[in-house]
Amino acid sequence: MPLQLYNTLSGKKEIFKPLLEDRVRMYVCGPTVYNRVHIGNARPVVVFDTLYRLLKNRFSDVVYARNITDIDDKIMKAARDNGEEIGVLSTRFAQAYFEDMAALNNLEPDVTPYATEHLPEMIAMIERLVEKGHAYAAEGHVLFAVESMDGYGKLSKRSLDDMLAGARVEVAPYKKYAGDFVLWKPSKDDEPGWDSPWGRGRPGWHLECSAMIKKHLGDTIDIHGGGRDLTFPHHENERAQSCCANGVDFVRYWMHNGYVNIEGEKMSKSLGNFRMVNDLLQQYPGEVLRFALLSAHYRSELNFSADLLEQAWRSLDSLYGALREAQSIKVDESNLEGTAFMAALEDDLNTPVAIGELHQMARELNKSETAGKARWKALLLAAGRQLGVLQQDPEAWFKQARGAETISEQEIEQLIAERQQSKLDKNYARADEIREELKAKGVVLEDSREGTKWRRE
RNA sequence: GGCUAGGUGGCAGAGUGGUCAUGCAGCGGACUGCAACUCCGUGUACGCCGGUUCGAUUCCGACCCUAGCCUCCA
Repeated sequence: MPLQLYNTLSGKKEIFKPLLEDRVRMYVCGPTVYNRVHIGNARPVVVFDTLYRLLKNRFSDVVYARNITDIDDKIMKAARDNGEEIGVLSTRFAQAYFEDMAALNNLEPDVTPYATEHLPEMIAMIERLVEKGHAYAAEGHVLFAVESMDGYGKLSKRSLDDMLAGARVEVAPYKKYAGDFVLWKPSKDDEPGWDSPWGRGRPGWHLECSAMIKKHLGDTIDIHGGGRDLTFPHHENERAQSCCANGVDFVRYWMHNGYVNIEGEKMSKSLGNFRMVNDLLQQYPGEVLRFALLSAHYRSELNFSADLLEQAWRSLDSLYGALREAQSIKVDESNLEGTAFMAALEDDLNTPVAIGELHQMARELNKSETAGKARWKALLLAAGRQLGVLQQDPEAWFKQARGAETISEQEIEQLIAERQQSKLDKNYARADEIREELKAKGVVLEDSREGTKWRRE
């Protein structure tokens, strides 16, 4: 099956074919590191991590880059509010970001470029744009002249007229045209800045991605991803800068994920309705958060709720349950080629259908005899790896604490031993009492031929 | 105001011109000392109104509603 991806630029699914055979270059917009990230920030990371896993499976040379924006007015403000050095603050939150993303089972990208380490490249790109007549300097700023580019607005599917008709923002006096955007802006003495041909200043937001993509991945890349809200202005402007500076096609497949909503509304820092990944991790395993994020198609909105997380947790329990029953079965590497599971992922990363297939595999695993079990277990594990889930030891999965732990593993084992003896003595009243006692403490017992298993719930 | 996406059963969430999504929850059954796990079976659905069609949740048109973007944003 060929891999198909929905391209925001064309507005339809297309068969994915890299620019060069067997070689894929992918870039995803990373965070601005001025506070902890929320679950909405985590969605593109999980989505494109899943795509990265799929690409690595099919192509031998894949390079995935995800940046860290470590210079920005919001960072400057946060540092000022804290009375802290900008570099100290951004390093701290970058580190926190790496930890949160690792907790969600995301692989590390191949390249993690930092904006502040690419000032020469950004300045060079601005110079190139000025030379070619796509940018102009005015009052210490350098602006991109959007009218100089044919097809500006094509990615976000809007015309300059439409945008300006509905504009809600005052136009800065130094702009020649209301839609022009900043490539470089001057810094005051107490603000961070770099020397440039236009005086001491700092780069506009969109520039870093253009410059870092060019340096690390080349003039034309295969995939550029991010949240839907980045389509305009960020990606439209990146595209304008790169196409005009480099004179070649910039991105072959643009991909954008939908929002994470809270009670039907977009989760955002300005609405104050966000859920921090780190806070959620105190209550739920990272794998549950990841599974919940993958339970909707990446282009749809995802309504985030306690109920969604509970359902994700139960689903994982059921899948891990099948693996636990098959724990003694030895398996080899399995090839997922040609399975319905792969077909789902190859169809524009249809993870909800892929998860459905996971359940089918688990059912087959539960039902089959020993010979068949090895095959289904191998498939289920391979499919789980593809999605970044189901790689833990099943026993450990069921014994992990869920919320506040009220009884230790040792105490549980002791009571199970006592109950075993009661059963042998035909003292079923005491056996049931122990079952109830443990249940009250969130521990469920499961008797089987191999003895009594337990899990927390 | 301009532009863009959507509206599927109790909940989550795919998909399709005509028998099945799937999961959670519910109900019935098998298994069990009792349970749990597992397995089998099962109900409720496609915003509204027209049109095309032998047949529309699916295609077309109008309407209603929701969300998002319009230079902070994943």
